[in-house]
Amino acid sequence: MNELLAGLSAQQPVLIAGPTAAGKSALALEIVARQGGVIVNADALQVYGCWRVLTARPSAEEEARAPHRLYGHVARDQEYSVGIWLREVAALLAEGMRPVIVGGTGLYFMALTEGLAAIPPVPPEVRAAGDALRQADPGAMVAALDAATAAKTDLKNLARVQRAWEVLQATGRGLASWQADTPAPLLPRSRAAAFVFRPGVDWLNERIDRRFDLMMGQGALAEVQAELPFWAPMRPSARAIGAPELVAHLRGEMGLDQAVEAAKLASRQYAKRQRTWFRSRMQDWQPVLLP
RNA sequence: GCCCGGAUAGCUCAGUUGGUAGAGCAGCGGAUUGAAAAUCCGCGUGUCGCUGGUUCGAUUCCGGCUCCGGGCA
Repeated sequence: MNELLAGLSAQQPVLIAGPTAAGKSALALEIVARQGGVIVNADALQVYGCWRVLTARPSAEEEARAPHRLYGHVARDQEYSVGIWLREVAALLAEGMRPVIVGGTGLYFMALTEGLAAIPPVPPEVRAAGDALRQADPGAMVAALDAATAAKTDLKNLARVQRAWEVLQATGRGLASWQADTPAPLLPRSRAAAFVFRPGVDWLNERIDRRFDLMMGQGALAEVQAELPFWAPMRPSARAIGAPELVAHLRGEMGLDQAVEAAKLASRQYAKRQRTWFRSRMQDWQPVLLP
C-alpha cells in the first residue's frame, strides 16, 4: 500500500479498476484519507439507489469518511449508460476536485481514458423499434446496417447489432462513421495514476462466496423483497447479480440455498470476464498483485 | 441373502448392430465505443467401475467381483 502511494502526487487523478470483491474501495478510501480527493464511482450497477447491499456499495460510515460521488444516485427505472456516466464525470472534473475513480466496469474506464463517440441519444421510440425488430427479424436488422459498420461489428452479437441499427435509424449516420470521429478522451491515461487489481482466481472466488454470504447477513433478501413490487427484468437495474436469483426464490421458484449458489456462480463468471478485459485492455496500468 | 436397474468428462447423462466416444452445465481462453454485473465467439483424451473370457480387436458380448439406487425376503 505504501509503495503504491509513494510517488503519487496529491493533485494527480487516480484510477482504480479491479474485479468484483477484490477490495478496490479500501484503496480509494486510503488514498483520499492521506491525500484528499473525491471518490467517484465507475461501476455500472452501484449507481442504482435500490441496491446498496447487493452491489456492495460503500456503507454510510464509509461515505462519511470521504466524499463519494455517483453512487446510488440513479432510480431503478431511470435510463443510464456510459455516455451519461461520462458526462457526469466531466461535470465533476470541472468542479476542480481531485478525482479518485474506482470501479469494475471496464467500458467506463475505456470511455474515460480513450474517448467515446459523440453520438446523440437514441430516442425511446427507436429503441422500442429496435427491441421489436431484433425479436421479429434479426436478419433484417443485420442487413439494414451500412457496410462500414457491418464490417466492424460482431454480427452474431445481436446486442451490438441492435445498437448499430438504432444509431443509424436515429441519426442517419453509421455507427462506424461516428466512432471514427471519436473526440479526445476526457482524462487520458497519461494524465492519471492508474491501478488494476490482479488477484489470484482461487483467492478471489473464495472472497466472492464469502462476500455474498455477508450480503445475505446484511439484508440482501429484504432489499430484493422491497423491490419486488417494481420488478421488471428487462431494466438495467435488474441485472444486479443476485437480484434475479433472489427474486426467483421469493417467488417460490427456487430454494434459498440454490439461489445463493446461483448468485455466487454468476459473480465468479462476471469476475472472469473482468479479468479478461483488464488483462487485454489495461496492460499499461500498474498492477496491484494480490494472493 | 435373492431379484431388477445403474456405474462413460469436474457434474447430469447420451452413445458405440464389437473398430477406444459426445451433448448440456461447470471450467478455460478471447472479444468488448451509450442496456457492459450486459452481450457474443472459441476450446471436449476421458484407466467408458475392477477383473477374467470370447475375438484380429472389448467401453460395447459372456462370467466373476466391487460400489450405488429400488424391490423381495
